[in-house]
Formats: sequence, C-alpha cells, structure tokens
Amino acid sequence: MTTSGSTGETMARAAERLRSAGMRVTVPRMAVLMAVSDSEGHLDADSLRGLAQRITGRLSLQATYNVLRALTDAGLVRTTQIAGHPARYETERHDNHHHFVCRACGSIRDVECAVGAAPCMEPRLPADYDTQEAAVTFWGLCPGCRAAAPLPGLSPQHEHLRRHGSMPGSSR
Amino acid sequence: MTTSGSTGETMARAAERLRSAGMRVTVPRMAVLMAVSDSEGHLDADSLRGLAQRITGRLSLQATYNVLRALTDAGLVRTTQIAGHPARYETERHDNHHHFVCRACGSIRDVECAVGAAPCMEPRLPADYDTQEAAVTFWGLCPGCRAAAPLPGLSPQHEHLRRHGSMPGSSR
DNA sequence: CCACAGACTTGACCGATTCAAGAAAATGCG
DNA sequence: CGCATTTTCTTGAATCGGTCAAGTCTGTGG
Repeated sequence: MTTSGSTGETMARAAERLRSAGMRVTVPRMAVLMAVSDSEGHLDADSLRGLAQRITGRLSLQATYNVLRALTDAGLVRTTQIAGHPARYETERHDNHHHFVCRACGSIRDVECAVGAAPCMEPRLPADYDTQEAAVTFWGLCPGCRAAAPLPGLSPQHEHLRRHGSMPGSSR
Repeated sequence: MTTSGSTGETMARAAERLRSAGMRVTVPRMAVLMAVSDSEGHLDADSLRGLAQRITGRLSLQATYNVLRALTDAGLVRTTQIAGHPARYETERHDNHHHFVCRACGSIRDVECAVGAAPCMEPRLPADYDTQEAAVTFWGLCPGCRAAAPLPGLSPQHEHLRRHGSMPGSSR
C-alpha cells in the first residue's frame, strides 16, 4: 500500500510535506519523497529513481538529482556520502545518527549516537574553530559477512571492495 | 634540502622504508613517498604528483595513483576520503586521528582522538557486528573563514562549497 | 484561464579514478 | 656483469557519479 499500488494516502502526505516545506508540489517530487520514505534508507540516486518510476512512470536521472537536492535543502531528506560509494539518501530525522558500513558487502546500517545527541562532538581544537557537526562512520563486517569470512576480519569479497575504494584502512 | 635540491638523505631513507616494507625501490615511489612525508599531509594525488615531479622530472598521474595505492597497501601511507573532495594522502602514523574540514575553504586539519585511542568506537550495535574502525569527520569553519563570515556559520564561499558536495548538512 | 517562475527532459560535459596494452626498469641468478 | 623474469611506468581510452545548459512543460497566483 505504500510501495507501488494505490499510493493515494502516501501521495497526499507527501504533497503535504512538500507544501509545508514551501516547495512546489510535483509528481516527481512526491514520487521521490515517497521512495525515500518507503525504503529503509541508504539508497542511491539511481535506485531511488527506479522506485520513483514505479509511481511516475518516467523520471530522468537528472530530475532525480534535482529533486534530491531540493529535498535535502528543504530539510526533508538527509544526504550521506561514504567513501567509495555513491551518495545515499534517507529521511531526515534530525537525530544525527551515524553509520556502520560493511567492508565486505557494502551494506549500511544506522547507528544511534552512543551518548546524547552528539558524541565525539568535542574535538581537541583551538577555541576559534567553529565545529558545527561530527560525522562518524564505523567500518567493519556485518554479521552475515563475518560468518562467511574465512579469517575473522578478512572476507573473500574484501579485496574486491577495497579496490572500489572503501576507505579507510585497506588492511591487506 | 628535503624538497627539491640535493635530496640524497631523504631519498636514501625513502628507499629504506620501501625496502623494509618489502616493496621494489623505484624513483617514482621514492619521490611520492618523499612528497607525502614532506607535505603537511592532506594533499590529493595530483598535488603530490606535482611535488614528486620536482624530483623525478616526469611522472604520470596514473603512476602516482599506482604508487599511492601500493604505499597505502603497504601501510606507509594513509588514505582519507572526504565527501566532495578528492582523496587525500598522509603519512601513516597509526594513531587513527580524525579530521576537521572547513566548509568554507575546504581546508583540513588533523584532530587527535579526544579519548584514548578510539573515541566513538563503541557503537550501539548487536554483538555480532565486527567493528574494526571508526572514522570521524568534523565539519565547521576554520578560524580564518569564521572571521571572514558575515553571519556566524554562513560564509560567502559556503554556497560555492556546498554545490561541490561537501557533506553533510548543506544548511542553506 | 493566462502568464511566468520554477521544474522536467535531453544531451553534452567534467573531475576523479581505473582499465588495458605496451615499453622500461628492478631484482634474481648464473 | 648481463640476461631473463616480473613488476612498474607511460599513454590513452573508458567508467562512474554527478553537474551544466538549453529548451519544453507545468504549478500556482492573479
């Protein structure tokens, strides 16, 4: 009901969200916003385009990028860039959570802040630095890949991933 | 003495470092290794190529990338990728320090771990996740840009930078 | 229902990085 | 020392994620 079929309900809600963010309401925007909301997050522009097309029928990749930027600027969507991966988009929840990235399969998982609203937000820096935000990325192996790994910490797909630039620490 | 002229001393040391890392000793490798060591770090491949060329005279960009990867794999160089910036390279010091990135000018500054060797290294994750590393990036304004900013937190160059993809938080 | 700003489509373009093929150079060995 | 083997470097093309630009289409306000 929320994915492809009668999306009436969600359409209306998406329209409302756009409107109250002061944005024009268009089919592509509703579709992308719904795609981001429906997905578990962490999808890239092209995947979201695919989902959105199930609603709009046709949607250019460029439009997808435009919409995603507009939604990000409006504070409805959060953009996350992870080294070696295309940008991912998720619903902005204003909780400044972080991400765990599996070095083997590339999957991403949300990680809540360990302490309060901003862990690690106290860098050892001179007072005249204006620190606005801290982004934390955890690297490791997800349960599935960990089980499949011959040696703990070194999976078969690891080498492949490394070559795709998953920073940091290539550890070969 | 360490930059362009008689680089004998450093050349020899670079050769030694390569050798003890089990790598073949070549002029391009020594040159790039010296370039990384001499710089304050945080230079991208093309800049390092420029520095290295002052020693080798000629060095392809492709070779620079090859060398940097080899050095990274060998644990002599640390690669850092920051959203919206090309990859930066610095001498591997095995201290897992983090980075502060200025949203206005894009400059990068090292930040020591606030607590022990691995702050934020305790993600709220199920026990079957194998967390190997935590990368923390602080975003904000460096002293210079902060002073130049008309409104605190929003510099004149900010918009420009945002459009170049400096994640996270576009805050327009 | 019209006009106009803002949004979509298409297609060229770009920066960072990698792939591929051949030439050059480094180490091992006789 | 001189060659063979293997790795590395050079050159040039290609890929990938993403942006720019020009023209057409469509919300929205009047």
